[in-house]
Amino acid sequence: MNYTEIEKKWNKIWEDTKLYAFKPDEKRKKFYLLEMFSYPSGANLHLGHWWNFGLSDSFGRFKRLQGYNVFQPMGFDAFGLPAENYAIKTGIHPEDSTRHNIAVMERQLKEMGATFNWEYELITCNPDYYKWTQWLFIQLFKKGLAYQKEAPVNYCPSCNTIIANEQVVDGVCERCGSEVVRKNMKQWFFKITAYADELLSGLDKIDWPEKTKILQRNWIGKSIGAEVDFKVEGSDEKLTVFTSRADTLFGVTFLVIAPEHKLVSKLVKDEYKDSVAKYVADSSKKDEITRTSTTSPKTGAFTGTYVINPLTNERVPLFVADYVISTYATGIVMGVAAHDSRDYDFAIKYSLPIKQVLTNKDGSDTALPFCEYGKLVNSCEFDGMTSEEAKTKIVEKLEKLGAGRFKTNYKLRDWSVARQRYWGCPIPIIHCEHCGAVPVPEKDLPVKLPHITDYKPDGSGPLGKCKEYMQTTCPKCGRPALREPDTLDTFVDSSFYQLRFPESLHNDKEIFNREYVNKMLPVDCYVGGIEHATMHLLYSRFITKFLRDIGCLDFDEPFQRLFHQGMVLGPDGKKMSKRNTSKTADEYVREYGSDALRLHMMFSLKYIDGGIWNDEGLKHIKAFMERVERIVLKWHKEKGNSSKYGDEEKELDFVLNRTIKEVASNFETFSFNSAVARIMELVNAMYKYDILKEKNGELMQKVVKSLLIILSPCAPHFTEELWEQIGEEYSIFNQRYPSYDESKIVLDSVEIAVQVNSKIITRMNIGTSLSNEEILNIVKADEKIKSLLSGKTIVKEIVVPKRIVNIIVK
RNA sequence: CCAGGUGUGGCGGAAUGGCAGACGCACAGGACUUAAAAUCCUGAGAGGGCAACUUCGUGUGGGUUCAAGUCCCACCACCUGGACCA
Repeated sequence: MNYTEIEKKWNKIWEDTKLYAFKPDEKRKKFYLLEMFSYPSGANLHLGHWWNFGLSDSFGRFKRLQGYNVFQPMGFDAFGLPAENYAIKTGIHPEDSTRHNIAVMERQLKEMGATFNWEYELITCNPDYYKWTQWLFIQLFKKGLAYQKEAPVNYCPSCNTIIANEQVVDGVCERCGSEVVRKNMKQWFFKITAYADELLSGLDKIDWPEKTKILQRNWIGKSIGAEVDFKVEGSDEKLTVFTSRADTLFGVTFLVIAPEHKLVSKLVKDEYKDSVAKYVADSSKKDEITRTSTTSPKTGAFTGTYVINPLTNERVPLFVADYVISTYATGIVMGVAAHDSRDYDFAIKYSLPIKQVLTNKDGSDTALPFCEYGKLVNSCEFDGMTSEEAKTKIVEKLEKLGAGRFKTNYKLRDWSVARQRYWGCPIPIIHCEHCGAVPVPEKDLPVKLPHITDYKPDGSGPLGKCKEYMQTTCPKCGRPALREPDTLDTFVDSSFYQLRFPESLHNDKEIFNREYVNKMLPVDCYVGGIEHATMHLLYSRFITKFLRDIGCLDFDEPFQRLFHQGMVLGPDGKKMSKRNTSKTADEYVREYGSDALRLHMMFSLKYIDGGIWNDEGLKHIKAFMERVERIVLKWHKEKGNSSKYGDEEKELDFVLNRTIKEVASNFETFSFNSAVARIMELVNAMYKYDILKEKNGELMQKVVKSLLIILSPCAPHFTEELWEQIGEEYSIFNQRYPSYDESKIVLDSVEIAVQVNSKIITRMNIGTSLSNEEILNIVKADEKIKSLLSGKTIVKEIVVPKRIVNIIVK
């Protein structure tokens, strides 16, 4: 069989007959399978793409065989910095390079022969798509969830743009590697924090890897605690701290305020002004150069101010220190040197008192600093309480005094969505001197991205220089006004694409039809890398919940089930790149065929873990395919009508039924390597059976057909061709995954291990229908066992049917 | 530093707490062949023994259990995130 030729042949036939076209009105149960949006990078399809798309296509084919109406759309996340950076370098307009790259990737993906529903293709830089991105922005704006605020942002001086926290890696820009600096700018934000609690609790009802859920939980960072107000001595001002350890309130010996905190200048006493100012300046510089690390020594400066502990009325000093950050909670912290290691370090450095208010739960002494929960001491009426009790009781007392309250904080910050770049979705806002920020009326959407040629970034957004774009009139008052020059983070584009997909071509009236989106969503199986755990996957969940709240849809979570593929690595254990890859995917396809490439990937590595790419097995997987071809064609040639059913047939039937069962369950958990292994076993059993001996009848026909069907998701062209060659009707992908007969998998007898005192003594064939008691009787009758039992007392007898018998004697 | 993950033959990798190493590769042997390749079949964790057999074996050390690769605790190595979140 010439693999290259049959692949061409079937790709064409499949396309001509629209075999995989999605028919929405069918009665079959839908299965929405989605591979994470890809960015049109322009490079040739590499092995990583095959790994991602090829194997999830196999999964889709499997679900299709199971009778599902599989919806597996494809599209491109086409806006974004790389195209723009490329344009700045080469002068090729982002629009042109993006269109070109999409065309290249489309062609190659189609050559894979995958079952993607291209007829629903989405491209985020098309106005008929970003119209809805803008519409979404306006809905968020109307609900107060899209807002502007002056905020310290991560600014990349090389890309000349603000970047999200998530895109800062080790203090440098994820894309270009330049040092990121902190800068205050007026920014657009989405209020994702409004959904913090629900984003947290929603995790319990989705079938995602625990690992990913933990990442999201930590990122959201819910902390239940309290706020406590400290009066400033000699002033009406009070300082509010957030603490999760109200039980240590009696141990407070100082207060710390973040250097960037608004109140700092107001709080510093004259004689300390210079030293504090110097400290603040130093630490802001430090922020720009290196990120603070947990191991760096604590530094700070005294403000000269004292504050009053509301419970003890003690007077404690107020320090400025950069181990406290201004953006979390209140930006002010109470220093409990005895029970917090950071406060302890700080107290030691500045010779501050250390006051112990907790002991071990048994009342014994503790080491300093003791940061766990314990029992209260030196805390007046709270002495003797456990930390857990005191955390409630102390805050209740503070509430009575009007000096504190229960409070929950989150690490999650609002999502910064504005980018000072050209190649993105324009923000549909008009700034009017009289009316402020006014959303573009929905009937005027989309606000089209103008085709400009000067898109070099200068920090203010290239669109700002385009007068025709910027100058407009206020929709409210009609006076001249300016458009918002920033564009949206591309994660906004991809936060709802999975919702838009089912109607991408058919609905220009609304973002999607409520009834239809409820029917097609959530995505049943979402496949993609774990690197998006705290970005795309969190943003999509937020946007889905928001759309639910404004009545656009009725479910809570966009992705019911999630799988992460591992990464295919180069021989050096690093990410695949041109440097460490000896051959391209195309070359392998030419040499071995796409089915062999796909099958090899499935078999040689675990999909969930990935690993180092090794092409050695390719020729062996090809040999396996030829082995399949030989036995199938041999059977076809010698086809007979024997209905013999003896022991040999029974054994073959056993393997067949077991294979059908196991392969299905392996597919379900993305254990493709095991699925292929089981299929190999079936082929081995077919060879062992030796079809030439006048035994070539009904059973073999069933075996051959089943084999081809269960192999078809892994080697689609190859099996379709063999299906045709044995005279079956087109197409194998319209067949049903074979059903299995559980009774065929149950053997009459099975070898079990017999242990005495947990040590294997012998193995025996035992009937599977026998009761535990009968099994024990047979086992005890065995000579070896009998001799070991004689003269001993049986303490315990364990029988695990079909596996093991263990007799414990004394 | 913190959190999470991973650790099984020469290699990729299998094992709902129940006979560790399925399946495949590499390896050895046999059949076929003048021969080789391909193909088909057989063997194989390591050590010891002519052999029946036996000892040791899932990163290390403990623990729970009749029984642990699997569960618990501590440690080591590697990978991935997060960085003082009060």
